[in-house]
Amino acid sequence: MTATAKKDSCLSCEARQNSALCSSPDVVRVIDSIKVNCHYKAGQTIFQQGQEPLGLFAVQSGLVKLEVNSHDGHAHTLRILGAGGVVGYRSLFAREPYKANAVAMEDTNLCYIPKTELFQVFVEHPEATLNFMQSICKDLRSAEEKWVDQMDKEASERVAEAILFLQDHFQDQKWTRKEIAQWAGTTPETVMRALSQFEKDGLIEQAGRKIIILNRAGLYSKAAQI
Amino acid sequence: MTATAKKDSCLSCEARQNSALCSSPDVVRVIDSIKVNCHYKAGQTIFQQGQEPLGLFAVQSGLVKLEVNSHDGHAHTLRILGAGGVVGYRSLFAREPYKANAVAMEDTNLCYIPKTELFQVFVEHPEATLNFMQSICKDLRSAEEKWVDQMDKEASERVAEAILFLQDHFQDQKWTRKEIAQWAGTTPETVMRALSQFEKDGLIEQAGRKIIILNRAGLYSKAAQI
DNA sequence: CCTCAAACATGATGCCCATCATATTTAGTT
DNA sequence: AACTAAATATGATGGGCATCATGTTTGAGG
Repeated sequence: MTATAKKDSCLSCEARQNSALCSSPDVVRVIDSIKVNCHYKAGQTIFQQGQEPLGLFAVQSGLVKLEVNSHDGHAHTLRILGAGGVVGYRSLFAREPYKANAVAMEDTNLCYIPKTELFQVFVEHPEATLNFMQSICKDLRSAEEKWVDQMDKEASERVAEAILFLQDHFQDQKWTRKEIAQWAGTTPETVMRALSQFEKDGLIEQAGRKIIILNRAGLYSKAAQI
Repeated sequence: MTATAKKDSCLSCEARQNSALCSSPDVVRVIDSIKVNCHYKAGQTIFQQGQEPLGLFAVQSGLVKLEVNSHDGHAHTLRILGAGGVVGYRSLFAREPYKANAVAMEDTNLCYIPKTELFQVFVEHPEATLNFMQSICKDLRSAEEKWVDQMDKEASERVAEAILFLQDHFQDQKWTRKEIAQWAGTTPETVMRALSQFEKDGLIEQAGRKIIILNRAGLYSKAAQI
């Protein structure tokens, strides 16, 4: 972690719009006074499974993934967070050690918020707590949906769903086959074959590592269960 | 739903010990004054996908499952709640329609807590909110772990994990092969074959529909990834 | 600019497990 | 007690997809 020289202000932070943490101007002002800016280079680890959470991280800019490593060396991507996303909250609020690793996927600026001060904010601003709870509950839905999809949908359907999701949430971002596979719950080879087929069907176009969606509705019908 | 004649008191409710909702005596007293007792017979539906949540349900006694139905008629069990469990909170706090069905698996007594009054409790008792958030975050972990297990573990491993989980949380409960399958993310036939093998290996014993675990460590080693 | 690891791309192989089928037993209902 | 739908139990079959293998291309760093 590298502390930045200048302390960026939350008041002029664009990520604030998309953050479940910054519900009211009041709360933003308090968080601004307790947060610490820090920077991670692409590939750097923010925290690792087993460590004790001491606070949480809000993404100011960049991209962070939460992933778990299975015994046989495979990695699975639980969540991906862009600007406004919050990383490390689950273990902190569950009051247990981290269960996943957080990795910066590109150069990333985070705001670290120590837990004691954070809990104080939540105690003093109940509406901020309920607002954040909404976000957690949506994450829970996503996780449960992912589990169901893993059973009900074919691998190619999950790939279609994945590229739609990644496009919606992180426009113009480039993804490797491996990254898509770890998100969709399959292998890079299967992602390959699915993408080739989608291109053959005129649903997408691949410009280098960038995927352009040509026929959104068509792709969606591939992703959706009948 | 059937309202019971007598209004059971939270103060003498044994389920309270296991409930993330009843954190302090103060909170229990307030909830006691706003809750409504209701009864569901085995098999009855408590709420259905698409409906708007108007409150949440705390399990006083009995058993409730949350399940989603996939297009091809298959059902998947997301969560199972016994005494002290809370049903319907995810959609309520996410402020969206229910995404799953809640079904009473046996005769069940629930306490219904209307949302307006509930939010009031949370606003006035921040520590109760944070306590409940801990529970939600653990549910999130369970869901994400289930997704990972679905990929990394073989079906028989998930069955071993399932019967250990169900035993730990709902002792002396009987489960059909189908119920276990819907929890473990597989089919009744696969559960069958796994149980037969476990019995052959001396890990379990089946008395009718009751599964007795003979060798807990052995079963655990079947469930765990190396 | 050159180098080399990583990513892309496609084919071949095998196996786990869902699906279907069928016979038997259980348990809930009239 | 009779009846019937559901649950148990086991075998046979096939397909989806992970795995392995191999060649090509890309792009980041010295």
